This record gives sequence, structure tokens and C-alpha cells, in this order.
Amino acid sequence: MSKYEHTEIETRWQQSWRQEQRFEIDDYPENPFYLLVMYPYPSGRIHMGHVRNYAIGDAIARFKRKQGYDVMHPMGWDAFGLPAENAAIERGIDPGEWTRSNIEEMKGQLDKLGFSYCWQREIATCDPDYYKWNQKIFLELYRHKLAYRDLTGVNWCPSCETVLANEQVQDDECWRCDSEVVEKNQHGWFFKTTDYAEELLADLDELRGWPSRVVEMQKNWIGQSIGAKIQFELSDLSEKLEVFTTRPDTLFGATYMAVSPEHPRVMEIVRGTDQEAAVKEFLKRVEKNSEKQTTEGIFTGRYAVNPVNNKQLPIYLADYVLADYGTGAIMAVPAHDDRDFEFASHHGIEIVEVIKQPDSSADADGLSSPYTGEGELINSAEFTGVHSEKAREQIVDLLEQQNRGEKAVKFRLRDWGVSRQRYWGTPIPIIYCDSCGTVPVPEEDLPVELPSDVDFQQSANILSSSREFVHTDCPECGEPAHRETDTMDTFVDSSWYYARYCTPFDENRPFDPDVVNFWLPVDQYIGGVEHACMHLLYSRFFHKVMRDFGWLDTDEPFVRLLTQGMVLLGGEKMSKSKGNVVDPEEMQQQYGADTVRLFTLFAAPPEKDLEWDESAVQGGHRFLKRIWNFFLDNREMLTGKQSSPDPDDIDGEAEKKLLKKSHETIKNVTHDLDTEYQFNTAIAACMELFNSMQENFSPDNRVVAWSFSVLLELLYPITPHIFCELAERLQYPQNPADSDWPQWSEDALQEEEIEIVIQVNGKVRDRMTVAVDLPREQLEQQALTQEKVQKYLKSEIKKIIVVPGKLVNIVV
RNA sequence: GCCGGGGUGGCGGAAUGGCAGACGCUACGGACUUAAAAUCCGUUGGGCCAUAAUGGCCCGUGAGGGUUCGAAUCCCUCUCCCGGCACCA
Repeated sequence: MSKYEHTEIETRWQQSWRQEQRFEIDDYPENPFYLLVMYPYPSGRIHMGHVRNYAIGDAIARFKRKQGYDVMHPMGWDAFGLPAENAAIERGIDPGEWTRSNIEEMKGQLDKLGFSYCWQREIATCDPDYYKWNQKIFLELYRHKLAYRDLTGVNWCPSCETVLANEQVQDDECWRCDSEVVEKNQHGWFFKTTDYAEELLADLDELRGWPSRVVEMQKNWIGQSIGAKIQFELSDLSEKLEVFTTRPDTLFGATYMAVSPEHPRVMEIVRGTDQEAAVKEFLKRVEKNSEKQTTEGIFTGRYAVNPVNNKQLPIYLADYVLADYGTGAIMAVPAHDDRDFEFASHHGIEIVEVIKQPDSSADADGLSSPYTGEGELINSAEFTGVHSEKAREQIVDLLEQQNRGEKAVKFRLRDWGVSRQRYWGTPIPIIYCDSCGTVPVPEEDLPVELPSDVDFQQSANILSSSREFVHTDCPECGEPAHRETDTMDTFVDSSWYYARYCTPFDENRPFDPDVVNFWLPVDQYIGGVEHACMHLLYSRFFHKVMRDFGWLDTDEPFVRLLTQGMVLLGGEKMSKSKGNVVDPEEMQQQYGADTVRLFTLFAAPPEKDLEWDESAVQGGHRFLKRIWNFFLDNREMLTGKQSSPDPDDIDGEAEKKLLKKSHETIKNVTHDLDTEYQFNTAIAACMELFNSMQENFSPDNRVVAWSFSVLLELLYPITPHIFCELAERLQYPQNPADSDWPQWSEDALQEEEIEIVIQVNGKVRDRMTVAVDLPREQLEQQALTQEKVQKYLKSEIKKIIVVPGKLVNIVV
């Protein structure tokens, strides 16, 4: 009659869903499920990575709806960022217009793939109605002293002309443009993520629905180390030098102190010593060094005193000591630290062992390598003989009593630098006044909107070229003042967008707490693993901060997280520069959205990388065509038969087989989708069911029609268009978009007879079909008498193992 | 260097203590066709034996060892690949 016309079918159903506003959701439905996919940057075209992310999301959304959930599945746009600004610079296009037309384009592409979003909740972060609330949150952070301005060495990308967060620097290169990042001193705004370091770390344990990989990455990133701060008196000065160490147990082995050349107190330490001139020389030289060397260092001429044994320790400046970790100074224990050992050996400093190596053959002097493990203390006065782990606590206790040290926890995590010297971002709502200083913009003046009278051709900060924007009056004294011209990192936008979706039109606040508490946390979040340490950490930080503002009640934003793998072609990530990009829209036009979705979900489990393979795409298309042709061939027999046949009516062998297969498939697919979103195996099971329908096919098989309807229900979340179409053409009482997820019956899975494998010494030698409740003895007997088994039973039978319902293993 | 994940046919991948390779792709053979495409049917881990044919046997999940009646699956050692962190004291 008519072949499978995917374009026609898909267009028709997409229109129908849109007209019926089928996937919109109320603020307070009965059975909420919040499914969130990471919103895209509106570059203008969607790519395969998006398709994969959103195909997974949509299949889950549709599956959950069929299970009776009221699914909120919103979509929006991460609409601030550099490319819009570059388009303005290079082609003179207004960034706003550029962005909005990209959004239109991409929205059309997403719709053509049949994704079931509640578009009424759509947000775009470049909209003043959205970024107004970034500014409100910023002010609230400022009020709580969680936002501050500081002059620091920042990572500066000369090509993007902006400051980068630590997370955005990869191998000393800019994450965006790969140019080399340089260090530059600049004023910038920071959020105090470090205040939440402890909680961010501790609550990772609650995130059982997250991939352990991401949890590990965050743990690493936060980088907690537990140790102690210890104060060392400086000889001839009534000053102290504080260090941080994780190994206070090795304190007796400290033979020198090492201070970072960038330490603020360097000059104070060397002043008045005969090394002063040499040190200044050294500092000049070291400043230029980009590669740091462990052996690079110089004696300062000053000594510190070891608080536990009063030993004089020479203080060195050492290039290997980081200025911005711990206190910027360390106590060096060459016998038990690799770097200290290398430095000490090079500079001829004494090496004192204080931990016994468990398997050291001889305690010969002239240690060839440091021992960094645990063990019994030696050369440590009253602590000698104590195990290092215990000594750690005892020594800190002693220092605490003497007021010379205390327990301390340090984190690798730094505060989040949010200032960007760019135009296309959220303006930071701060005004600088000569007499009043730093003044927050009053809330009633929000949003501070981006001006349009800017000069995109100037190379410095574009925002500062707007007279209208920069010049303003101080909200406090009314005198002329100027605005902050930095804009916010776009990760600010994405740190709370999941909450905005709940009440996207709230004009009075970022979101309505009641609605947000009703929906949050997000039940399932899906996106790329590349956001493990940035977006996902910042969002967690924001969530906790907003909780402490009293805006919401929960501790974490995302209960379950799925990080999908990349889409590869020829084993490599698709990229324009490599020229190995497959355009999703072309694929969708050629094979149809259903085929693209089917392939994407079938070719690999969601979390693994997926190799794009066009012949496998064709394979997916062929499967849908086969189903379509089956419908054409058997239209009359299938029409209207959506309900399960009465099992008592079924007696033919083929009917029984197919009935059981159908129930089995429902069970397996339900299980695959419910627990782990294993679409690949779910689809495979459906293919098996379809194969079985053909194997057991006859025009009078009374199960076929029902099995076909089961197939249609089970695959609907993955390939919705074709199955809505088939359901309609077959005049099913219910369309799969409305019907409940099918149920299986355990009874139908029960069989009277089962096949048992017979092994001899663990090798399969035969199989037999027996009654399901055959007692063990008879099972053994029957196994032993099998002809094929007999010939392996020449020697004595030692043991027989019976696994009920599965196998008999005879050991000879 | 440290932490995590992994190694299964020609390929993507199934199987998490009980029949290895489900499902699909590719390739090959056949049917249909003037022909091709599409479609349909069959074969497809390696080796060997047998045959008119159904068949039968051995080996096989990165390597080696162990636990077990039985291991892709659990344990130990090694190796290679991928990801993250990396002078963090």
C-alpha cells in the first residue's frame, strides 16, 4: 500500500504534539519526575553530541511518562559566551540577534528529532529576565561575604583577552582556543567556593546515583589533605614562620625550611643577613623561569628553630615550593619526601631518618632514596618506637599544648574567579565611587542591562567603551561614579538554571521556593563528563549557597547523574578541524529522526563512547522498515488488537512460544530501562521479539497481533513517530503516547518443561528437556542415562552437582 | 608518579559464578531482477575429523598463576589502552 515515509510521518506527529501541547507540565502535578539534560550553547547547529545527549533524555522522558510520572523535561540556552562576541567583532552582527537566530535554528533542529520538551519553560541566559537574577544572586553573595574583589595573579588568555578560571586552563593552554595562558596581575571578582570545600567533599558520599568516576574526579579536584600547621621561631627575630604539613610525625627529621620565592615575607626573612644581595639576585633570575626545577634554591642566611628539639634549621628559598598552597612554606624532611630529598642532596643538606623502613635490609647511612611510607619512629626522642600514624596525633597534641601548632585541613580547591573582561555576559552589578568605594547596585535597579553603544572593534574590554554604561551616579552619595565593566563567567548562568526552569517567568525572585522544593532535586541529570569539575561542582556550590540563603531546602541539586560518552568517527572525536563531522540534520533527513535515535541508543551503552557507523545506521533503518512492511503485510490481522489474548485460549506450540517471548521481552526491557538505562540491550531484546514473531508466524497465530502491539509500546520511547503512526493506522484504542507501560505476567513465564544442561567435569556434553519440578534424584538419574553422557562416564563418578532449573554437572 | 575505568570474533557490543560471542554491522553464498538498488533466505571465533547428509572433537574472553565441581565474571602478579590529577608538602 504505502512504504515507510519517515519524513511525512515524523512531520505529522511533531505538529500534532506541538498543537496539543502534549509535553507541557503544571507546577504541581501529582507524580513529579524532573528529567534534565544539559542545555546547549546556541552555536547555530546541533552536533551529534547533542543528539546523543538528548536522545537518551527523551527516551527516558517518554518511558517515565508511560510509567505514570509527570515528567518535567525542559530545554533552554546557554546563551552568553564568546562566539557571539566574535561574530560581532568579525562580521559586525549584533550578538543578541546572532544568538536569537541561532536559537531559532537549533530549536527547529531539535523539534525535527522529535524531542518532547516542555517548551513553555524555555529559558535563554542572555535574556535580561534571566541574567537579572544572576545579578541578584551576586549581590546576595556579596552581602554574605561570599563574593569579594581581589588583586591576584590570574590566568590570562591573550587570544580571548580574558581571565580564565583554573578549571579552564588545561596544560597551560586555554580550554577554548588552545593558546598559551600567561599569568597576569589583575583585579577580579571571586566566589568563596573554599568556604564550602568541606561540605562539597563530604556530600559526595550521598551522591550514590552519580558515576563513581565523576565523584572521584571531584574528590581529586577538591583535594583535601589533613595535617597540621606548625610555627617555627625565626632565630634573631621575634617572628614566626608557619608551615603546613601532612606528616607532622616526621618533624624530628626536618633538616631545613623551604619557602616559596613568591612568599610575601621573603624580604623580611633575608633582611640583615649576609645573603641579602645573593637572594635578590636569585629572585630576579627565578622570576623568569617558566619551568620550575626541584633543585633550584638558595640559602637565606636565616635559621628557624624546630619546636620539638630546638635544632637550628637553615631557611632556603626553593622554587619547588608553591606560594598558593598551604602557607607557601614547608618544613623539609629529606629522608621521607622525594622532593626534599632531591633538594637536600643537591645542596648538601643533612638527611635524618626518623621512620624505620619495614623491609630495609640495613640502616646504613647514605640513604639512596627517601622512604615515604608509614612505620615505626626512630631518632625522635620520646616518640621513638611509636608508629607513625599514632605519632602524627601525639606530636600535634604536644604542639597544641605549647601553642606552636594545630591540626589543619587544606584544600586544593581555590575560590572561583568569576570576572571576565568580555561584553557578552552578565554585567557585575557593582559601582565604584570615589568617596563611597565599592557600592552594590540597589536591587530595584536590576537588571543592569548590557548597553548597545559599544565599539566591538576596540581590543580592550568592549563594555568599557560604552559611555552610557560606564558613567553613572553613586547610589549612595549621588556623585558621579563608574560601573564595574567585568561580566560574569557563563558558568554562573548554568549554576542555577535547573531551578529557574521550575518558575521561568517569576518576576519577583530567581524562583518560587515552593515550586522549587516541589521539584528539586533533579531526579535524573544527563550530560557530558567534561563538566565533571566545573559546571557540576559550581552547581553544587550554588545549591548549597541558595539553601543557606533560605531559598530552597535541599542539599544537592542532582540525585542521579548520567554522563554519556562522546560520539566518535574513525576513533576520533568529531571536530571541524579534523573534518570528520557528521551533520545530524542530514542524517535525520536521509534516514529519519526515529532511525537516528534508534542507532544512537543501540550502538553502545549510554556512558561509553559511540562510534558513528553509517552502515549500522542503515541497519537501524532496515529494522524499522521491516516492522513497517510487517504491518503492511498483515494489516487486517493486526488491526485493533492491542490487548493480551486469554492464555487459556492458547494451545499451539508457536503461540505458546511467542506468548512467553512477549512477556519475557516486557520484563527484560522494563528492567533494562528502569535500572540502568541500557537502551542497547533493550533494543536488542525488541529485535529478538520481532524475530520470534516471524519465526512463529502463521496467519492464525492468535498471539502475533498482541506481540506486535507490545513491540510498539516498548520501542515507543526510542522511536516514537513510527509507532504513533502505526497505532493510529491499526486503530488501537490508545496511542502509545497515552497508554501505560505494558505489564508482564510472571505466570506466563512459567513453563512445565525446561531444558537442563548436562556437564561432565564442567564441560557441556548434552542437554535434556525435563519437567520443571522434577526432583533432584530423578534429574541426576536421567542425566546419567543420557547416551552422549555415557561415553564420558568411564571412570568413577565422584560427585554430582545439581543447579535447579539450570544444569547437572557430573564430576568423574 | 598517584587515583579511577577498561582489554571478549573482521567491527559495535551481549553474558557479573553455570550453554561465551545475544542483538546488530561487515563479508561471503543464494533467491528475485534484463541489470543494479532495495528486499528476502543461508553462512560467518579459530582449528581439526567426518560425510550423501544430520554431525563430532579440540582450542578460545590481554599474559601467567590461584580459588571452585564449574571462571570472561572472584583473588594475586604482570602487561597494554583510555580518562582524571600531578612539585598540593
